[in-house]
Amino acid sequence: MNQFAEKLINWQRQHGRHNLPWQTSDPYRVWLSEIMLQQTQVATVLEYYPKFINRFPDVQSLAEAEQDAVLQLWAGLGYYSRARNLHKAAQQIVYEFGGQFPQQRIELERLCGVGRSTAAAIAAFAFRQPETILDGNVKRVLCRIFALDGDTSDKKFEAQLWQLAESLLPKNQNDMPVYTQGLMDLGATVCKRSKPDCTHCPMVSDCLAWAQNRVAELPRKKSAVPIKHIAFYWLILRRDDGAIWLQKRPQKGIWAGLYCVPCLENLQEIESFGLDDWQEYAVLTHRLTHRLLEITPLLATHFFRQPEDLGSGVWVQPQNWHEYGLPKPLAQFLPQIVL
DNA sequence: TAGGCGTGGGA
DNA sequence: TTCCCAAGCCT
Repeated sequence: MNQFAEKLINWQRQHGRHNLPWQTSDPYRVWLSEIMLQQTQVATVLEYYPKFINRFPDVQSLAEAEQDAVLQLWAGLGYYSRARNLHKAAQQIVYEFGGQFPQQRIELERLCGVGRSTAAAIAAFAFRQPETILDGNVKRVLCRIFALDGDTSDKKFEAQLWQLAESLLPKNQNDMPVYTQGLMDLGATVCKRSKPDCTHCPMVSDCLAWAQNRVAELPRKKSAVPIKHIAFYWLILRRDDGAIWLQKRPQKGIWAGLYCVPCLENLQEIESFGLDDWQEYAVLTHRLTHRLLEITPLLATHFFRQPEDLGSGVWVQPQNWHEYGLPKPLAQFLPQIVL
């Protein structure tokens, strides 16, 4: 067996993580965890994963669910296309694959929201297939050990990393789960982006970045993308009984599929709601990865035209807000305007 | 193919 | 405060 895999496997057994709730060979649980963990930290996922498993314990129950029920459990976790694709993929498994997860990576990639790395993780953890993952952790580990200074967002360089990662796989397929977990654990707990703990790294004697004193500069940073500012209004319509008017957002764009108050790009649009008065709140900012939302909440309590006439939506009482998947900043703001 | 897509945490 | 980015994928 190659030395890299052997060292990593031994290190994982002694020093890796072994108590994460998704460490199982059940493909459903592995799949769900991999989707939740995309661009999301373990500590955050630990808050959502048990609730999701409790409500949808298997792929059948998820396939039969309403999209709103799935998004409700996902609300606050971000990247909501993951939830919509998760729901679609559950239906693919039940109705196209006869309720059984495919075992080959290439087949798993047919599932909505499952790319090569996620497919490889499922194939490795659940079916011991000799497939490598290549997530942010693995890219960082490889760039350091082999002192590679390419741009990890560059497709050609990424292709080289895939090839390198494949060449490092253990020969014994039974080692695939512990090896794959070791890759993730090493990147997450030792070979971290900042303040890597090289003195406790099982690979330090092989690490070219360490030998060249270049650990801090690898992997190379990609050029920063300028952040766009987006300004809009939230029109909060509150009925005399305290209910708020919520609309399901379109299936594309920010907060797709979630429930939200009407968003207006300018104050002229407010005329269509037939308002004669409203209260304006201070601008609240909400930062996304590549956008800065500048939201001005408007509260209206007297309106002579019913919003039902302007589009579909639902009146929701404050005690029932939690039953709807709301964007995080809205869920945080709404309590301020409770009667 | 490069930009779109959330939220939270660390420095 | 401000910036970067974390178990990526889709179009």
